[in-house]
Amino acid sequence: MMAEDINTVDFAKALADGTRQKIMAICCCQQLSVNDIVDALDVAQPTVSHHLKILKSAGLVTSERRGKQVIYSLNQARLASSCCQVAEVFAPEYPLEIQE
Amino acid sequence: MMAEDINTVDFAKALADGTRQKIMAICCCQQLSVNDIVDALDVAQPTVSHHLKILKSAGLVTSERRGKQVIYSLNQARLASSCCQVAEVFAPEYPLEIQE
DNA sequence: TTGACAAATCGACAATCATCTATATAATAT
DNA sequence: ATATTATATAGATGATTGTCGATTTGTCAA
Repeated sequence: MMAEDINTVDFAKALADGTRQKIMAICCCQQLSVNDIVDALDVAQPTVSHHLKILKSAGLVTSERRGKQVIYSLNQARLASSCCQVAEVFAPEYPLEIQE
Repeated sequence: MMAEDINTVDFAKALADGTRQKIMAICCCQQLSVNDIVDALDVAQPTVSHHLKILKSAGLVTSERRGKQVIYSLNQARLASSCCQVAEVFAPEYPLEIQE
């Protein structure tokens, strides 16, 4: 099971915003609609959609339409493997791996 | 040996630039002066100094003056532990650890 | 088909940021 | 002291980006 390679710049850019990290944090262990996320944060709905698009392009969230809603969830596996890859590239003397 | 906590937004922002990642890549396993880095990249010296300052603020590089030169090197340990911490926060189901 | 709700897109605006040139500071050698 | 080399800082500029309000698109129920 080989995780596909990511672009480390794109990954870091996707991560490099406070609002996006808040979105990732609340999507972490639950599936949420866009409105759920809007309610949880203090930003407008188009802003949330904008950030979700960036996170999705980076492969960090997945989405699924359920009726009128679109449900987002964080791709933890992708996130973990991306972190590993960053460490692999920039900290080869400290290789990371997923803890069993 | 507990690594100090980082701010994951600052960490990601420091990482979120192609030039900075190039700098990190070449500083990875060698100590380089600012001029060495300038020669290796295609950017002006003040630009390199600017990026080094950002990397240093994030704790990702260390510096040491040696005569006229200032020698930079990548803080691999910090980088690896920061990657772990990001995974810890956003991918708790896939905890990372440094591979012995 | 019409209305209501959910989410995405558009366009504008302000803020952030990467880059440059010019200049200042620091260290050394003559 | 002065010149030279190395790096940092200052200030300007253009590009990117986060945010918003307005609108469009998509889905379902009446």
